[in-house]
Amino acid sequence: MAHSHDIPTDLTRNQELVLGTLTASMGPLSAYDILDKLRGDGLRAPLQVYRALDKLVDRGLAHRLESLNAFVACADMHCHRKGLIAFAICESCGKVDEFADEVIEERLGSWARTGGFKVERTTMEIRGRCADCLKKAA
Amino acid sequence: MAHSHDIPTDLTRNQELVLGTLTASMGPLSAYDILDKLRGDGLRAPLQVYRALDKLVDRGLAHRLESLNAFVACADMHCHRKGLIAFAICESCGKVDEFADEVIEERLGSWARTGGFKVERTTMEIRGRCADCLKKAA
DNA sequence: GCCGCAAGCGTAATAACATAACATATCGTT
DNA sequence: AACGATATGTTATGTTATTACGCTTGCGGC
Repeated sequence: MAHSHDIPTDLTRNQELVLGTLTASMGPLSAYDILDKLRGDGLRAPLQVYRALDKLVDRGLAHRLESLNAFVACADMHCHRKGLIAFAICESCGKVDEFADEVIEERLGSWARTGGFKVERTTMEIRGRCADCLKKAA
Repeated sequence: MAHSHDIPTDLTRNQELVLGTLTASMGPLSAYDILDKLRGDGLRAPLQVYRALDKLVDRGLAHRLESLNAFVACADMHCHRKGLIAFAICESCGKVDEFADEVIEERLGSWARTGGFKVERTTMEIRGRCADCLKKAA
């Protein structure tokens, strides 16, 4: 039976390498961070990473964090949703928390309907401090 | 009496130039776009623009659009709020609409409280097509 | 089989976005 | 006048992302 951490089997070699790197990482990685970690596997050029990332993001296996110019593996392997996902990014430890909220999504949809705006993609990123880091700082 | 289009008088020359450029522009501008428009006024280096932008963003007179690596003048000159602002960005014409939504803000706050996350800053950017462009395309 | 197409890959070069480091200048306060 | 804080100008550099080009691989139709 399939469970939430299955990795799709139809990824290309580069896509697999990139997704593996993201999954193994504690926090978000830039494309160049990923490249550096994969030099040993034969990757040499940024484009090899960017191309893999494009596909992974398309398929919902990874997300791009716009405010960081960085990427994370999708935390919820069975979700792969196209809907709105919000990210909470800790400025201390870099940890990223991911959540979906139907209320916000609906609210947004209603704003869009009112103005005749057709929503194609939404990014929502919250910067701050996670509970762990607040505790440590106290 | 003050009204919504007053420009603060305590801006430095560079800040004034940059804000003026943003205000005059139809859509978002990158720092380098701004620089190019201000060469005639004596600006020469990216840093001159970035420094001005930092201050303007701090004061709420301009906003940074993370998903575009670009900047816009604040649409609502008397708002200058620190709270959550959402941006709707038209992929066709580049127009940016700015709105604040308390429901979303509260919903987000409640999610954060639950997880013990301390929110410092939130960016929300909606990509899609504006009503005008949808009409033209039809 | 083999043709043709679509998707993927590799490489080099370059474009676009952003900051570090350092020196100088301007202004309000004591 | 001396000081600190803030702003400025300049050069160099660092970081992120794309363009352009050509080769390879997998796959369906003939």
